[in-house]
Amino acid sequence: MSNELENLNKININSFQNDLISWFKREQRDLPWRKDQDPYKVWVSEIMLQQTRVDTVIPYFNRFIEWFPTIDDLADADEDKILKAWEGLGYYSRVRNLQSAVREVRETYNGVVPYTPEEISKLKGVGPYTAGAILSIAYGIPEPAVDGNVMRVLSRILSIWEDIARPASRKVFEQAVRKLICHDDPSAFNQALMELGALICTPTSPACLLCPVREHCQAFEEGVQNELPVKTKKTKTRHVQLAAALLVDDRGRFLIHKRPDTGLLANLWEFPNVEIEHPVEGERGHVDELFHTSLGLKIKLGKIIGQVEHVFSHLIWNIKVYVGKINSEYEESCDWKLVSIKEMEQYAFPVPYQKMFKMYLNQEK
DNA sequence: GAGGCGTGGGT
DNA sequence: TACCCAAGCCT
Repeated sequence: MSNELENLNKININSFQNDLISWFKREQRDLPWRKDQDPYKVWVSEIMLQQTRVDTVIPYFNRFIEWFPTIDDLADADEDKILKAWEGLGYYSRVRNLQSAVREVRETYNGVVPYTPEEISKLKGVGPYTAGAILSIAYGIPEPAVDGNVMRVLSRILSIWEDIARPASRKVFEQAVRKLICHDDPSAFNQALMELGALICTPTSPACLLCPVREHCQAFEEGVQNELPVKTKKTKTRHVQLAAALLVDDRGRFLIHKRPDTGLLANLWEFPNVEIEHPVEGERGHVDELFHTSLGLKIKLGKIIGQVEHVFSHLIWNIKVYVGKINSEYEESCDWKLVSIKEMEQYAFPVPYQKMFKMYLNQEK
């Protein structure tokens, strides 16, 4: 590991810290989670920002803090409501883990977000990055907060040719941060590295001529800034064929179903659907049969009104959208409900089912 | 360590 | 179009 960091010796650490932090204080974006250092709000923002763009997060963050201003408010909230607050953000286990963790903070830490690496890392959904981010930003503790930005920025500055796709590589960059971090302002230092990665030291075509730490950058000096970071890994996406139905009763209510509490889109709501294991041309009676055997729904499906394609990070759904009628006497349960369009607003639906419903509303016209 | 887990934007 | 990417974590 020390070998990867040989270029650390070439950096004037004080000068680097000063150039980086003064740029950050001058140029940092005005973001809602930067208005104060409330550990709870910092925490919420860091969870939302995992694998998610700043512009996407901003409105979600504001509404989330409005709905759940404190740890107590979030701890006491209904799960359907926290999922509704997260609807459209993706990676829904984040918010369920967050609620579980704030309950833990209330019970075990008297409502105070823990401020040691050991304790904070025990919280559900708080991994090495988030732990360092909260500790440094909310508490001013000099811990590394190594995310994708930091690995990219430091791989260039220190000319580190480690493959950042390997989980083990993160430790190399944590060691680098431990050497470089400014103990007078760990919060500004960590945020500055990420801000630099977001605004200047971007994945493609970095704006080196605008970079406040260009003179410290090994990759720029060697002209290899476009070759770094090294990142392998390819995407493999599986295709899944689904048939889903908008089943409406004579009072205009739709049948919806709650997904299982683990796995993909856990505990979100959906329209009744089945996976078509072996797609067969023109076999729509087969779909009726699957609705019966898999879902216990004895109904005759109507026409197909269209198809919805949705691309996840690891798989692709293609949904054939059916319409149909259902008896008003249908017996509801905790997982199956008949709801009006207005009532539907209380339930969190993943984007593919939102697309599906919009398609239905459009063809009604 | 590898793969599951969302979504929208950029090129 | 078909990738790649964005303030990761869990199993």
